[in-house]
Amino acid sequence: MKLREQVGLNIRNLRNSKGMSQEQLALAADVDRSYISEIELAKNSASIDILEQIALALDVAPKELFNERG
Amino acid sequence: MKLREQVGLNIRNLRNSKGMSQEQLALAADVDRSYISEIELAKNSASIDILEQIALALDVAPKELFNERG
DNA sequence: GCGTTTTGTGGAATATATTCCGTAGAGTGG
DNA sequence: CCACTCTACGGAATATATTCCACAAAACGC
Repeated sequence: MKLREQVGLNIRNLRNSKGMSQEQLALAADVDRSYISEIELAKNSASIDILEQIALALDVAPKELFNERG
Repeated sequence: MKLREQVGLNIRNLRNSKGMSQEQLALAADVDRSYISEIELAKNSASIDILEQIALALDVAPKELFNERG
């Protein structure tokens, strides 16, 4: 499994576990709503800066986005 | 400290601890040598795919690149 | 000091990320 | 059924990453 797929799953799981919609996460992380969808589906290779913003919005340490077999 | 700065430091430390030059890492990770330099110096915001390749070349789990206060 | 290796940095070209806006489909509750 | 929320997806525009090549500066051993 590619890393970006794992990261996408982790973001989706964390977001759902916090009861947030993609739009709420997008707002909190200051990234585009449709782009959150693409990241979760691993349709692109997001950058460190974007991942940092998402981790902050999800209130988790950035490294948690990279947990394997999540 | 910005996440990309922490990642840059971690990559540099891991690379040095394995006695690799930037060029050796660049070859092993299949990314441009000068780009390795820029990543270590946090001059850009590298993508997941690139970081995955670098982690693989350094023989560490990707999440180790995101350890804080490294 | 000299040669070698390593690293930082530059510009230019290309690829890709990221935004923005709009639309369609699925699911939910009234 | 209707209104609403959520998500996937489209194209176009812009920003940025990534490559490639070349050069200069620093570090290192001899």
